[in-house]
Amino acid sequence: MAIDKTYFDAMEAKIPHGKIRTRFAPSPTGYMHVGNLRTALYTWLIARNGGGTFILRIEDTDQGRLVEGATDVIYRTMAECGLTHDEGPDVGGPVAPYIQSERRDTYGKYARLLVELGHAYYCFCEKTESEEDSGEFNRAADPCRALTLAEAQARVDAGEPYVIRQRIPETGTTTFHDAIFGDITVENSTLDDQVLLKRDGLPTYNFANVIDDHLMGITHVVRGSEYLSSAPKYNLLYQSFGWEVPTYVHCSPVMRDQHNKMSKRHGDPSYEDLKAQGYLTEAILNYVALLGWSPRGEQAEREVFSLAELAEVFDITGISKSPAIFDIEKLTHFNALYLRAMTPEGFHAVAEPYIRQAVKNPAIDTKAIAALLQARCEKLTEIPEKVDFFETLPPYGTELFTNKKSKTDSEVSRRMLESAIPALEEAADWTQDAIHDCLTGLAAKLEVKNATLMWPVRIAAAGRAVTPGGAVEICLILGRDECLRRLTVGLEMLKG
RNA sequence: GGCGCGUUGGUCAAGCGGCUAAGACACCGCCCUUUCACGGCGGUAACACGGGUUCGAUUCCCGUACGCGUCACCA
Repeated sequence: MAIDKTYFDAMEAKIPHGKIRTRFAPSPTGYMHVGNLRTALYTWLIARNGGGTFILRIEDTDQGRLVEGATDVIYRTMAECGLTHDEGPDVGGPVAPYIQSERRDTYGKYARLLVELGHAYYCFCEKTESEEDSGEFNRAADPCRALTLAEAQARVDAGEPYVIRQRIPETGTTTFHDAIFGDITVENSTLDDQVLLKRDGLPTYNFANVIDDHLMGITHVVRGSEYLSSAPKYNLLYQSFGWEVPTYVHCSPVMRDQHNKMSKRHGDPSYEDLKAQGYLTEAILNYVALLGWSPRGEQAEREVFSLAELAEVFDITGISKSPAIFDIEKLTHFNALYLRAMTPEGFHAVAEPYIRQAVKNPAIDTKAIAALLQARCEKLTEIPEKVDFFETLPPYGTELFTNKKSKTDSEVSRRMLESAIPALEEAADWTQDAIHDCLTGLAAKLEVKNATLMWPVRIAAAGRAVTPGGAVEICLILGRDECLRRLTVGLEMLKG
């Protein structure tokens, strides 16, 4: 069987050259965990930083693990994060298709080309379980390795099932270069003749990756450091074909703790989970970027970066070699930073649905509540519990009226409320200033410090020791009638 | 177990032969203040260990320990 050289020439002719080309190549298993997101981010940043092209490729060679709707999660997450791709299954491109299951024929052709070249061979063995468990491989023990091409071809033609294995040199060493880890050398004798083409005719990840990365003109291969061990075999593959080896960028994993990677199994949050927990996309991206990468030199102390700013300053040399533990508290800090940096209108827009979860009363001004909340909340999901007292006065005990710093106790509070209620009834307006002047004026008249008056008013108005905003703001939002009603309730309790 | 990689405070990290070893989160204290926050100021806390190389090692080399990865017809 002669090699159809025109096919390979045609494939080569389509490969774009000259610019940086990177690819994010997820398996559609239905879960975009933080480590995945970070890999996508770094890959995107390398492309954008170099004015290059970013490609999305779907790796679905394992038919058994496909999850329905998983590709949609990927598309949605990438789009929400602003990690736009220039080529991919949905937008096409010069080296389509971008879904591996649609490239099946290509892998087969290249695998057989490699056989012709002598760097791979047909293998008809069925491994027993004990062989697999032993972890020991012995090239000499595989009779297929010694078969002549003609012998093997005859068995293939006879319909015997087979896989195609890579023929690793028995001796010597292989050295590859990684942009983060530097040069790594291994003995070829420690490498096994890995399967390239599976019995079902589909390629293994290891093979499909090399073929696609080459055929798609990928210049920077970004992936997790778990592939560091197989990188020598990839190198050998590139060499066997006579192809240029791309720049490898192996990233260390994102950990949940000292011993475990972030994973669905441990219930670690995916991007969507974090969104549902009240985190902003911008904050997530900013934090994730810093998990394993940091700016060097001049910018070393800087932590806050928009996606566009990251694209500007991102540099492979800033990527860390060691694993990073995901710290939800630091993410929360970033989220608070982003929340506070929003315009009041912007914050109100994202906060309103959460406020409305607890406050149904249409008479209550959510903008005023949002204004109080903006500096006091770290996650959107904590909003409802902070503001529910605006809806209904929660039950509370009179001990809340006692506060040392404000010099209040039940007796003092009773007197304060007795004075405050008529004063507020008579206030000229129900505005921030009017209420403020009314109460501070009253405090002066009673010859007590502001806090002594404000404390009981706030407690009676809210029924809570801790509230967003002070007495004046809360009274204002409640409205005069509801405010006076609550102060009266408080006064009755103190009298009781 | 073989092979590979890694190791600066609790966490993320800067450092790339000479520094009082940055900064951030968290934590603690003070100030501000109408509670809680925000903000401001300050504090506790680190170079895994042992050998070299060097006038001098966090930084370079070699071991040890610990950790991680990999050794699938999974990716």
